[in-house]
Amino acid sequence: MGERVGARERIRRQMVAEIKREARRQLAESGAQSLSLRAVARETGLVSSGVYRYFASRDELLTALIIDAYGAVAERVEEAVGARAAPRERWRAGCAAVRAWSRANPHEYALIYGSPVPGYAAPADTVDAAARVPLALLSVVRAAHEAGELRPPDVRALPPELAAQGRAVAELTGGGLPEDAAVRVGIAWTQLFGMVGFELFGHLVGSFDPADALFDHAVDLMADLIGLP
Amino acid sequence: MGERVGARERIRRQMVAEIKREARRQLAESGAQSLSLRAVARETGLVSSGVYRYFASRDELLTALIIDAYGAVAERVEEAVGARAAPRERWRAGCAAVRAWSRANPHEYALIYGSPVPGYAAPADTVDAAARVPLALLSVVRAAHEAGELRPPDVRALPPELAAQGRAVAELTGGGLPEDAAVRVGIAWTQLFGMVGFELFGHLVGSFDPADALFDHAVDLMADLIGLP
DNA sequence: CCAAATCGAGAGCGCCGATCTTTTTCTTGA
DNA sequence: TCAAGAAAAAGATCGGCGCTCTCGATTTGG
Repeated sequence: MGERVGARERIRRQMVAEIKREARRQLAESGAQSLSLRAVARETGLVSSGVYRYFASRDELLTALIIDAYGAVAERVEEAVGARAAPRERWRAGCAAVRAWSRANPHEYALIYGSPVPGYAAPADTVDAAARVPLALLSVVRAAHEAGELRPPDVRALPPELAAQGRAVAELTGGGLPEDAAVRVGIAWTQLFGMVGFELFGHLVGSFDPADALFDHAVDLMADLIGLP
Repeated sequence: MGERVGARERIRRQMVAEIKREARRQLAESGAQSLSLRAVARETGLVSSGVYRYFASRDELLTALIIDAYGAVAERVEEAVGARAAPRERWRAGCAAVRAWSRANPHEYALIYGSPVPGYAAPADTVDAAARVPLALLSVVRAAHEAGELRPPDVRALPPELAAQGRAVAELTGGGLPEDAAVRVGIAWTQLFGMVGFELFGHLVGSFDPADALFDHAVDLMADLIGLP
């Protein structure tokens, strides 16, 4: 499918890209709160109503930025996790990638992991993009499991409902992962983002600030919890 | 210090309370985004500029709501944790109180644990209020430790920096708590809020939704991690 | 009792998101 | 080639927002 595009369509895509670029710039500078279509229009040489030819509303523009942000962090994590290395090293690299991207792009982090901005919409497009990070983490654990190297500590029995959810999550990775491991990855996943969010939003200021040491330690404890070698 | 207050001061405090009440109502209804001073003014029978006699800016009003929200969740957690019960039961109750309050007041949760709203200020007033929840959790672990019942699993050595931070945190509870335990509480704390935040903001929709089972399991795993009996 | 402080009210500023109409520009098929 | 039609740009306009300033009315405390 060569996707024939005329000159007009090409210009249109450029315009969309330029609007998003400028919006991303303003986002990085002062957050989603103060991102205004009018300012974007001014900066891109459009009249204020012109932006609406490309994005039906401010929320739609923000949604586009959200999807891009999910993609950006996922890309970093997938790259970090893809290295040929021991499972625990890959796990550490994935977690470190999350933190590094978040610290480098705090406003984009806030956009996707902070409070949902409008009444929150979460269109289906964002779901797939959002799933890539946890899937990358799961893939590390799955590889360790397939190599027969997964050694979870004393296992707690799962209630049936949680076991079912764990099984469903495990199947997202292609199957083969024990339910319990999937559940523990879920817990480590929430721990990771809870910690990164707390760091970014200043909740660690009186206690674990700077958070470098806490982060590394937590990542290792979670790897222990999962049973990564 | 009897705090003599004249009639005028009394009326003023009533006015402040009424403004906050209406603001809280709007917050609960549609989030911090769409909380407007003008709407609050309309609803309280004031002219729009009148609110500024009581709050210098929208941010100042939001800050007042933030402090109140921290206080509200802390109250619930302290009450839950204060029960005369086994350490693990107290731990569970504290965590459950966090989740229950958060689900009952999602917009207030977003206000204090979501993306910082303005450029974020975090005035000193909020810090003390924010510390009460982690302190309540720490107190449970400290009680278990003092009863000689804390049995942490295989301990990982702490790097010096993290040990120092853990010691400082432990001292906030009055001392006596091992550094390692304080650090683990910190990790469990971030896990707890990461999980609750993910649940509220829809990040668990495709996987661990509903989150009840995951929550209970995670709370117990974190209690294990800390070594609570 | 009166000066000072406080208050409610109102007008106004500049910004915002969004909609509508009009004009210009570009594309394309007869 | 050129006119019809689609797309883009421009401009005016609407209601709402945060915030500031001024001006009488009211209350307070010395």
